[in-house]
Amino acid sequence: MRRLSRSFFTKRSLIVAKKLLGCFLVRRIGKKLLIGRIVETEAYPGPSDRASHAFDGKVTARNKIEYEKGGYVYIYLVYGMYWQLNITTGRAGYPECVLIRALEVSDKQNATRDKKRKTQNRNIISMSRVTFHMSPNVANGPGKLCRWLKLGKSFYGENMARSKRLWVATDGSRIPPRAIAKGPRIGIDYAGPHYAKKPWRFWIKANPCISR
DNA sequence: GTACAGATTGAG
DNA sequence: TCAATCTGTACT
Repeated sequence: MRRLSRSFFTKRSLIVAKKLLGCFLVRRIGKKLLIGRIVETEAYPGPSDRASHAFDGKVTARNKIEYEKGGYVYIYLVYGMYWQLNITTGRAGYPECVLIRALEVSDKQNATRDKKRKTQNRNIISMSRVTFHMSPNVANGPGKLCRWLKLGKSFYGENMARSKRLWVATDGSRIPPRAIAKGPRIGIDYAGPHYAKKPWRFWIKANPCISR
């Protein structure tokens, strides 16, 4: 496993969004590592995109990090309660980013949570086994993954190429293009039909951890 | 200062 | 299907 460096993120968001699939988002909290495999992303490729916070070159306190070069965290709150993790992409001065929408969390990660339940009540061991298989659903949505990774405003502008608490890693494997599905982005109807229909959401076909 | 809608989620 | 919940943003 090696950390993705700056150059990975300075490409266009439509490229990066696809290449991030199958990579691992790593969060360090003290000595503990939380790791999820990225299985769903969305690209927000620039100022002409009506769905982008930087549409028409708009600059605000919230979105200004989008104008940085690729590799920084753009995180913001939606609906008053959910954080959304984005990574800036492309060159400085041109606002693009990729939204991380879902992670596949390995069984080992869940095992810790399961153990706790077991010690609390031996009688739910069998039920616990079921949940173990049925609920790797801790990070299968953009709000849920931030909650699971304990990400919030303090990560705004975090440098993913250098940070000690959040980065992206690869094991060298690649998702073949035929295994990547694409479709319209979620929750952006306000952008009007032209942009709302753009197939700029990408996910790993048949993966069980895609957001709903 | 005030109004308003949102790159979601989980419960009913 | 709908309410929760609150900040950023636009406008008075």
